[in-house]
Amino acid sequence: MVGTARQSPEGGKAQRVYLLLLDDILRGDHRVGETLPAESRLAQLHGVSRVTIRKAMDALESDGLVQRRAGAGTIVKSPVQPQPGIAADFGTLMPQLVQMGQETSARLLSFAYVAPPAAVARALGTTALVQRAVRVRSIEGAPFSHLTTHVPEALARNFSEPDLATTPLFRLLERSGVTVDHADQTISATLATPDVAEALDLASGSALIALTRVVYDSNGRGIEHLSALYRPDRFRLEMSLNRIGEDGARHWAPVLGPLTQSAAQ
Amino acid sequence: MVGTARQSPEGGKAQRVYLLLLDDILRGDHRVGETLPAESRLAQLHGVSRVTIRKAMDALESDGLVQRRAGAGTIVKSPVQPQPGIAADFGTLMPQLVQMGQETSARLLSFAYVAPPAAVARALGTTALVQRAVRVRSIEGAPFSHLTTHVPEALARNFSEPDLATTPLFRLLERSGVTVDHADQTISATLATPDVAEALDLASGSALIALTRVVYDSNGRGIEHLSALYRPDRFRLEMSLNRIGEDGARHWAPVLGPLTQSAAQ
DNA sequence: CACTATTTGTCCGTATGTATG
DNA sequence: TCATACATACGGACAAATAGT
Repeated sequence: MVGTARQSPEGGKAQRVYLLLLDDILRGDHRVGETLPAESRLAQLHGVSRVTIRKAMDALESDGLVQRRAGAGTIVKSPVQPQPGIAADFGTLMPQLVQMGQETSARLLSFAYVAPPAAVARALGTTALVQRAVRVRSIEGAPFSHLTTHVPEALARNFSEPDLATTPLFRLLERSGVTVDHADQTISATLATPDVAEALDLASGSALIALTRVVYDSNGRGIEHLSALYRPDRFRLEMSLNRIGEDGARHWAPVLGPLTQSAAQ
Repeated sequence: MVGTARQSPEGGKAQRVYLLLLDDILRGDHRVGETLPAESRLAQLHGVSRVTIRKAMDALESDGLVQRRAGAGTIVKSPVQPQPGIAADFGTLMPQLVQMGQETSARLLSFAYVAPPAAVARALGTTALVQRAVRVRSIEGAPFSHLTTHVPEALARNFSEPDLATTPLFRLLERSGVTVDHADQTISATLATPDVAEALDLASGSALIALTRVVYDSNGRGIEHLSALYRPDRFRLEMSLNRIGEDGARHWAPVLGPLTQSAAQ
């Protein structure tokens, strides 16, 4: 199968090149049957020797993504993404699953009360203990998101480990008497550390979509800090924009989808 | 200076670890003065030898990001981002600069008519020649975005290279008689290939925010394909959400900023 | 003031990966 | 494709510095 269990090189330069080429191909930058640049060309582009390019190519070929023929060159075999997996409707500005005949499942990786990392402490405005829960969300057995939530201990004491498995965090917070008011989100990109790489079944050093959300109550106090990491090949953030106004200035309006349903995370 | 010209290890595992640790620190996961895990601990976490961790640490130390003392451990020196550089207001659903006392400048890297890559051909619905322009956008000399635009040749023939330097692409398109109607955006993450890495002044293999936008005219024909790559440490996509509705269902409304101003790209 | 545990600093021989021709 | 020379990574051991007991 293509979408899972790739056999990337061990570590070193070969893997770095492999990941870059893999990223290019999966993104669909090359047309089907298109010949990639020659190995010597790739070698100078990436600043490595041909042997290193060759190792990366070996992995790509055994992945079934490219096909090499002496004299002809290397052609892309499976350029287009088979299934984008999950497309998140971003019209709602919340990662929200659309077209979900398939169900997602969550697995709890860890659950503990810890001292908050710097970023969390800054966001929640406290250096006191926080409850940290780490989950991995999968669709049809394929993991696509790695979620780390931090909640102040004072709030989190009202619910425990089994609650998290069954009830959305929002419900639990409201049950604690908190009034969810607003949230700030930041979207970024990051590299997969070994632990999340293992959880998401990919190579350490792969690119991940990073979404950070801080939820505040009506008093402006931070009540939840979410750090979500998504596999780009299995999860996308999409949105549509309509143009409004006729003059030279750019006026865009988001196309808002239905603002309900269960957030996918 | 911290924000630029880091001296990362050559290739290999050491650089991979270096990038991962750098990513962690710049993201602010560690508090100031906090001691990092011991080298031996990091070694087993990353699945490498201690010597490799040590090389990565050497680079981080000469970057001034950490400080090592024998016996004591390694502490984070400059954990917080000095200047988040550019914060893009995402309430408008378009990367749009807010609070821009500073000016950005663009540099044209390449300009040519080429056969469209697979993804572009699919989006624009044509395999005919397209005009490709590659720009790098900087703020105060620090590059933060790498932009590649593709426009069908039929439309692009009405303007040329110098036009692109002065006039926004939207104006040029409308001058060509095109009616800009709507757009689709996708946000993802990708790895920096050597060419964009050099243009953005970072190490090959770094994580980048990838934003793809396809603009359509009123006939539903694709008229522009934008592939934007952003340095996460100098560009962020932010948004605010307000909660509406009181019941258990999650209802969120984006806080829409003023939908004008010049798009930053 | 020792004593201990831990962590960085330094060295080694060996194995593997990479560059070059 | 191969063989050789070089660079890097590995695992271990030991010393020096630090912090706490």
